[in-house]
Amino acid sequence: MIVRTRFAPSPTGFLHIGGARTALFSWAFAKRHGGQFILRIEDTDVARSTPEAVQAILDGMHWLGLDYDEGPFYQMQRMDRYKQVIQTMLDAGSAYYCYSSKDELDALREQQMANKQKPRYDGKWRPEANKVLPAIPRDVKPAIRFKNPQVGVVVWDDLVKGRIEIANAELDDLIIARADGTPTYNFCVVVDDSDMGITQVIRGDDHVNNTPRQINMLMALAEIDSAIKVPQYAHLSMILGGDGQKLSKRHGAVSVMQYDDDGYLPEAVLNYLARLGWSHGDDEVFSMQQFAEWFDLDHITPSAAQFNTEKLNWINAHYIKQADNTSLVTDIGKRLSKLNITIGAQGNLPAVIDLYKERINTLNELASSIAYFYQKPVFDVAASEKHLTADIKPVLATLVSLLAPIDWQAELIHQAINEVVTQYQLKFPKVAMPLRVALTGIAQSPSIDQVMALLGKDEVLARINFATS
RNA sequence: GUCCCCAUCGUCUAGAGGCCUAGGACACCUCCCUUUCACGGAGGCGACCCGGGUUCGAAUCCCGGUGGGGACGCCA
Repeated sequence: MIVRTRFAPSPTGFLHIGGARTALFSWAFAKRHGGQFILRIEDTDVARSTPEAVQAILDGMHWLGLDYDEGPFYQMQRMDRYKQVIQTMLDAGSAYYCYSSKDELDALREQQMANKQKPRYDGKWRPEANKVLPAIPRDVKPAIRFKNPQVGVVVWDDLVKGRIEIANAELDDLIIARADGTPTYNFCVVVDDSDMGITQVIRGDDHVNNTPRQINMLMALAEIDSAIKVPQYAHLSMILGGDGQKLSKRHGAVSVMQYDDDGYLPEAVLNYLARLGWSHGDDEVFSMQQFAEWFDLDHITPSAAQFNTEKLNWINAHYIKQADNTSLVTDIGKRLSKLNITIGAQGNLPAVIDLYKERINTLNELASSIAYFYQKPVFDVAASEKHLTADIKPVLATLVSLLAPIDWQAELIHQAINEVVTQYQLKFPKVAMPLRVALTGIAQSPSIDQVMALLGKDEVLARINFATS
């Protein structure tokens, strides 16, 4: 049987890190087994779904490079199909009309909570063999409920968590269609997963409690149509924030696109996410191609994982070091212009990037740390006071006179500095540090002669003169 | 409250009864490299939630605690 997995977000917000990992694992599972990965947008909550959120999800998937073989399908476009299935369930007696009003249900729930009971539908309108149903109220539009079995248990072998067993007595008759006729989540999922031939449902473990209901519906549907099968389920534990707290809109949850803004490479985010809750021995760094070859559900941790920015930074730094300069140039150019820095006609950006790419964790850090090449340095007060002292100024003035006539190459620049060092009988850093501050504004930079070579003679001399004046 | 899930260094994890004196990675610390800061290299610190049981032998299996999380909507 061909493997078919799906990612089924509801478009009520951006694609966050947890959703991205769920999508990644579903994607990888399909790839690993030569199957298909399907994107389905679960937009039946009309009040909360927005086209912007749909676009945000699509953008996030695209940025990460999670390509889907089918879709996006939209549940709102499948209404006719849902209604058709509901009718067959009504006809078969596995669903029924419920005339309990919302207020009535709310009161019931409140009372049950007050009595410290598990809130559930009381079965008032559930048809039974020898039961007389109440008179149908005229002013209430009925919802439709699924007639869930009341005895026995639902068991499935979760591909991540192992065998899970839930008693039907714990379940109640869930609403599958609202009073206005629109079908609800648990029902749509069942119809879609079945219609789309999903073989493995890989999703967040907040759905564990929905699974027995979905299996029951699937089994009821299978009685009507024997071709319908129950898929396998794999429930992924959640991702916690760096502080160990649950990620929520109020607390730390951000769009995956935020990582783009913050200067992370998609391959770094992907690689990081792949290792969050999944392992392949001691392997830490691997391509998505490698991941797709290795991925399995057996090595997923069932426990929740805490997000760790430091490790993301480390892996991002790794991918930046690996990145080829041509693609970095385009990216860094954009980030520089966001900082209002124009690089003009200077063709040295690839070389400048090369000088810095092993020193930073994010592309934003890269952009901001090379800013001084393209605009006047911003002087760090402490560094200036420490290094640009009065006694060093004549030394730098001598250096200027030595630099002025030479051919502008790192090697010759280095020679010139050495000459000054010898002439004044100083240690190399004694000259290099003030020079560094004069040119970059701060006390840390790559090899100073290389910085000077890339900065250009005119600029170097002007900056030294400015700093010593 | 009821049901469900989870539990190895600070963090991500390896671990399928002896390979475990518990391995790797991030972070942290020390040293080396060095022209400052990084990068890189070499070391170091650091964990099996608790209690029973099964077994010759338990991080691993079972039971019970404890702690954490999730679900209980005419949301998804």
